Amino acid sequence: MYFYKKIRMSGKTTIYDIAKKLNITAATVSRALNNNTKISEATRKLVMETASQMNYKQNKLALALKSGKSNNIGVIVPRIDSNFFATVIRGIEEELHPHGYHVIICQTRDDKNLEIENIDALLNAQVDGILMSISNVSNEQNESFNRILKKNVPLIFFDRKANIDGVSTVTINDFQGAYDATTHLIAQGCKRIAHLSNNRLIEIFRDRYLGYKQAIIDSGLEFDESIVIETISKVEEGRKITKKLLELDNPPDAIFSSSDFTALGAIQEINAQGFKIPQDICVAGFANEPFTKFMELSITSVDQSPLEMGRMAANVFLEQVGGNNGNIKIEKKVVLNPKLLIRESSSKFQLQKII
Amino acid sequence: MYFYKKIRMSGKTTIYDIAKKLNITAATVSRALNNNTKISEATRKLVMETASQMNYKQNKLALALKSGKSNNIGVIVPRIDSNFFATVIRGIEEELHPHGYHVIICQTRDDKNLEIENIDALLNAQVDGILMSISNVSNEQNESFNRILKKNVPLIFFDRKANIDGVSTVTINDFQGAYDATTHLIAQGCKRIAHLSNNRLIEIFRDRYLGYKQAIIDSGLEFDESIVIETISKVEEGRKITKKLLELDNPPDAIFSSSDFTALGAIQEINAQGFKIPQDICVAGFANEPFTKFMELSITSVDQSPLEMGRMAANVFLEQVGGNNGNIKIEKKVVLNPKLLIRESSSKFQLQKII
DNA sequence: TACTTTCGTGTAATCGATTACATAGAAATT
DNA sequence: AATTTCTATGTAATCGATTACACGAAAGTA
Repeated sequence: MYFYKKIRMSGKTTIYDIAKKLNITAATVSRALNNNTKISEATRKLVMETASQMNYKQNKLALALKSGKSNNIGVIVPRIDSNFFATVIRGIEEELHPHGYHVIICQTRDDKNLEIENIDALLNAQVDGILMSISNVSNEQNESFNRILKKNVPLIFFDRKANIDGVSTVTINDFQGAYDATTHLIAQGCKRIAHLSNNRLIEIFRDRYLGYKQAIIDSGLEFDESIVIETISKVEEGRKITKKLLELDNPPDAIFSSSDFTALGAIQEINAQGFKIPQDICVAGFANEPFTKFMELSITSVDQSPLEMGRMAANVFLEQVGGNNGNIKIEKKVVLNPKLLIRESSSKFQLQKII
Repeated sequence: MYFYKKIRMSGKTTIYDIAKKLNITAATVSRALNNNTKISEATRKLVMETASQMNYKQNKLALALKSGKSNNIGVIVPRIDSNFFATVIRGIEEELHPHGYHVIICQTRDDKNLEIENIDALLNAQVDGILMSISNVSNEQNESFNRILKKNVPLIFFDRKANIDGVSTVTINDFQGAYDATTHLIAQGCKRIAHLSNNRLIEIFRDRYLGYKQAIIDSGLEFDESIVIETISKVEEGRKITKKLLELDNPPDAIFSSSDFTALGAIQEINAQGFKIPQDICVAGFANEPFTKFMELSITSVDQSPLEMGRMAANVFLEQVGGNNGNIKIEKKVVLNPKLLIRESSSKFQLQKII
């Protein structure tokens, strides 16, 4: 008795309630609500009106179970409180919202186990697709990826990808971005360009390193592996490493960093040691973090179009489910072009003009 | 035939499949898997083993429909690509993940209709709770909020709240934060402090304004409404307004901004006009955006503990569903203390010491 | 031995929708 | 008038789980 009251009070009206009230069956109600098969105009109207009177709302969970489509997609990122990933997610959400999809977010915090756990949880929740940026590279996840594919759930990698057959990817051309940035530094007259790298088992960092290297080689400068240093994306780390670089007998006259944060650290240390930027040393970063353009000495960086990346990833997903005739696998590789944003930290010539 | 094959190939094993294989019923399988009622140790083991052999994964959708618990919660924010909201969401996700909840994110882009649409969509998706920061203040949404409450779905506001009976909120003490910042500026010797405000129909901005005002009054300084200017949170707007302020016959010697972005604009304009910060003019912002500490001239700001806010909001939700005996409504009002972070843009004394 | 518990499983309803198939009555055709 | 076709609706299965209730067999008690 109490239970009944509670149910009614929580305001759940089902098609059965409507059916009972109108002395028809739930099937008819369902059909009327869906403008589906031929239903007499009279009952359709009646059902529609009664439904809105009774404040009926379709239970998407029931629909999802029946149809096998949850209308949820999962997005897995290392962390959400990073400008880059947050913006990608914004792009995904904005693109998918009009199609009725909801975005479930998961963070891995670069933890391999959490990544696997999240994938499993999303699959159990019957998501219609998974869009992710991988955390690490190991073979343990491959099993998870295969589990996704075996279930015919579209899987799309963005930014940090694993190379797996049948999986679409949306990335930027990191090689080109690094190549452009390094070439720009060379054009400024820099002859000894150090590189603050990052874990090169991750493809994006390896590509940035390779782009940097190729630009040096193509320009005829000497490539010196000893001023390529692998670190993590923290301001403090950038400072520490730059300190060491400046202590060398033959210190660099430019720094190309694979992260804006280490670039900022470099700038802080260079300033602290009394060198002038960009006159003595030029600096360029990567990612176009918001702060790079806000600094009094704005920082040259490579824009990754995260919004565009999110939108593209969402579109690739939509294509995949749209033309889905069962077994047709669409494997799409989208590569966005990075944009080099030349700012004060590397603009010797413009600065001279201004002066 | 083909259909059957497809189903099998997509790897969905149900408890019925396990039951068939073992010549028992699905009920027994379900009980065995849940360690529920008394099941013979033999069959339990057998079921468990067969389940893992057949790669069985519980369909959470079916469970959700049956139990009425989707294990999804909805988070609605104006935008996700803002450091503040992204960090709050991180806090929510990290707190809820261990409890098996998934976070669905929705953006309103400050659009009232989108807010209503998102609420309805989340309710239809049968979320177990809604955590949100409201976009605007109008009475149209109140209907939506009531719809949530009528369904007994926990609703929790964070940061930007509406004042509704029975709804828990997690906010910071914006009044105090503004009061502290203003008091600090006064302690630096500033006598004429302008305030860059924002839409004061939104409570947080009204409170910041009131805190600022109270600090001025309490200190015995003259409160001048004409140097309180309402604007939007953009660097460019901050610049424009500051330009006008500096053109006054009686320009301010400090600016307290309700946003770090307008504070940055103010700093840019002050620098452009050749004034010195903090010697001539002190500046303080609000929100502790990452860039405020990265600037060469770091910006004094008020930290809002977004991570903590997200965690608290999640915990309030958990409490609400935890002790949920049906009709017991817990209305909790959590107010976090803001932290004033004094940095270079307002540190006259420390700077003098350094010099 | 006869009767009562207890234990392990099976039966079937339920959550809230959709939909293939069946069917009654009206309309159209011959 | 008899037959066929349409139309609108009902019946019942289904999606994949959980669970109240029923029941036979084994175990315990007198």
